[in-house]
Amino acid sequence: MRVAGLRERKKEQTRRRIAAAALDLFRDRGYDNVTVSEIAEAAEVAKATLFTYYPTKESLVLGGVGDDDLAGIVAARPPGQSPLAALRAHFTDLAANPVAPDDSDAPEGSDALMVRMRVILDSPALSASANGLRYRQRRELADVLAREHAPTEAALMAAQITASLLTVQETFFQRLATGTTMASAARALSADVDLAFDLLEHGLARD
Amino acid sequence: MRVAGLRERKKEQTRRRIAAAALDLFRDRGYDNVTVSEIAEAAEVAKATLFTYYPTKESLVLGGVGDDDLAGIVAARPPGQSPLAALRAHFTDLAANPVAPDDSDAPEGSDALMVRMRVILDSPALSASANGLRYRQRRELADVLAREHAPTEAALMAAQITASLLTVQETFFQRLATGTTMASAARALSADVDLAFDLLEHGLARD
DNA sequence: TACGAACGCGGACCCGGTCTGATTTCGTAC
DNA sequence: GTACGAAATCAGACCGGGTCCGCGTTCGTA
Repeated sequence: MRVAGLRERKKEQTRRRIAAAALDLFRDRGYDNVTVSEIAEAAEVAKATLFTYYPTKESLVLGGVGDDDLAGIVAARPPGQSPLAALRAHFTDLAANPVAPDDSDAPEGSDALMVRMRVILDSPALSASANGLRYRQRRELADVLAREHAPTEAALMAAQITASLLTVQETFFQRLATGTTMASAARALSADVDLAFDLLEHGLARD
Repeated sequence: MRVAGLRERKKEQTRRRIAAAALDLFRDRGYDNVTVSEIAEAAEVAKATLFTYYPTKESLVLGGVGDDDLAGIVAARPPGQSPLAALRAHFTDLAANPVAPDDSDAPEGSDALMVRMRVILDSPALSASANGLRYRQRRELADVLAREHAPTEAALMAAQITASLLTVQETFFQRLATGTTMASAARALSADVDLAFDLLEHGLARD
């Protein structure tokens, strides 16, 4: 039968209670001025329990950032299409639709997203490690690209691509965090994606 | 008349003792399996003293990585030269000469450098945070590029450039770590610098 | 209804990093 | 050469993130 399972419902509930408590505290006092123990206390769970739901403090706010499977997209592209074209198509699509990656995780209204962005951008440490999250992604992409390019070239391509996408995402975050409406931020996002891929394809010199 | 100063000689000595102890332990047991207290003990200093010489455990092995002042190079370039050309010139020069940034820090023979590379590449956490070190650099470069480009474009350019340089450096490290001789690694480095800037200038599509 | 598995618990523990206040060691002025 | 101030070092307490462990509790199921 397995409609939902009380057990799993409770887990989901706890997970959200933790995320909500964390976000509240972060918003009010800043990421660095909140301890994990406080979050656990506010969410009414033990610290150890918190860490069974979220592997690190960072993941409480960064959860799901940088989860696109670039390597997969490139590997699965239709024959004849260039890697760059495949990625462009993917992200153009993504930019056209509302923010997908968050549905699995957002307990509150869409302005919870905005709070998260603000928290991230407010803490340099957090921004930097959002950056670091892309590291694995980059390596995977480089591996796939190495199937059709020299290794060093593949590594360079992967680096440029992931760096560009990260920047586009950051720019989008910044717009959201500074209060731009979602609709207009989304429009700007499409333009940014185009710009990013144009630069990637044709180089910085041309203009 | 202040030839060297006993005090400063001792400091330098201590600093090297710490670095050497750390490197030894890292080489033998891996970065993650060595405790800061152990390093301090091996170097015969108090933990607190260690931290007056090196701000973090990471800095013991990453010290001086990513210290090039990209923004400064671009800002100080001769009039009429493009930012990319200025950077290319700088790094072409750098690649032509022996490894400069290490002279201030290398206690042992040049194979200490090799050990460091191996330690870094052996620990994913370290590699990732070497990555993160570039973060500030990127922002600074973006700021100076924004003086002649639209902000988003400047951010994208800076991202691509720093990512490429990081990759070149990583590739160089990898060659050193895998035993390539310094001379031949240096030659490959020059080629990589050229390749990186060619891709940056003309794009990934062209080939 | 009873039992095993999953879940959650508090609390001890580890590690990186900071702080404190006392103690030593050097440079220098007399 | 002695005495004094500054710099370096020290041991150890402390903090926060994160792991581990042994014990209870709660749910699913037979």
